[in-house]
Amino acid sequence: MLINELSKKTGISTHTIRFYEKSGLIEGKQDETVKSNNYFHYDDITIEKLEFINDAKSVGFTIKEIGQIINAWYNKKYTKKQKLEILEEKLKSLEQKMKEIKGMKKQILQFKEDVVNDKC
Amino acid sequence: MLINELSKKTGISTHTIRFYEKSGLIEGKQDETVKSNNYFHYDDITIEKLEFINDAKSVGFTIKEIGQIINAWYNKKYTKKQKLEILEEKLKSLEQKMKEIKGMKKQILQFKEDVVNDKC
DNA sequence: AACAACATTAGAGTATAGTCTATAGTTCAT
DNA sequence: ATGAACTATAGACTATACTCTAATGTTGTT
Repeated sequence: MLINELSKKTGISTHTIRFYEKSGLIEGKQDETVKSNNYFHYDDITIEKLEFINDAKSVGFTIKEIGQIINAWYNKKYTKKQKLEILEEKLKSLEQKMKEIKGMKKQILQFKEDVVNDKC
Repeated sequence: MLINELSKKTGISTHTIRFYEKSGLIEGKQDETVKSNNYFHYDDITIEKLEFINDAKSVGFTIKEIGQIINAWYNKKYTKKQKLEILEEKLKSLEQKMKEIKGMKKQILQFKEDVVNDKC
């Protein structure tokens, strides 16, 4: 599919898709047999990747980190060991985020209690 | 204490402290009786606030959101009801973040399994 | 008095992650 | 064959959250 269809299927603007492509998160292919244009073609895996990018952004991963994860999965440029290292590292960072959120929850619950008890 | 001491006690640069002050997260007081300078003085609550800001940034809250939380606690410009609404809203957003992180964990665990089983 | 080390303000610069504009060429339905 | 709708590239612009520089004034020690 071309970029417009990809955009419609994912809800991500063509501008942003191109930005992600420049950033190395996704990759379209140009049809070598067609010489009249240099349009990029995208497959269904790219839809998966874009959906993953949205999820990963939500949890606070940067574009760089998301690139690492995507390439640890969809790419052949890492060894099996390297891939597992990257994914393990990201899992650890998720555990860390989890802890921080739990701590923050406690703090805000304490704030709430203070407000209820007119302690502030 | 003056800004330099505050900076040393929190590990946050004076520049960033001033940026937070401009953003409405903290507030120093100028000593009216001293006319020779306009130095700002900070209390221990400000240290608490700055530590909270660091925690809140880690979980992905924006400066604006952090300002809301801080003012829902330390400030008198909201009613009790408004304060509780703000804090409740932030708790909900933390629950949401938690869900997203759990989902991401599952996805990455799946990636890991795929790598282990040579499915990519 | 001189000097380092502090204080203030205003504003410029940086990184991240988009978002938009301009230009130019291509495809497709009528 | 013409116009709407698409495509690519380069680069300008925006928002957020800092981070730094410059200019200027103050405090405290020697």
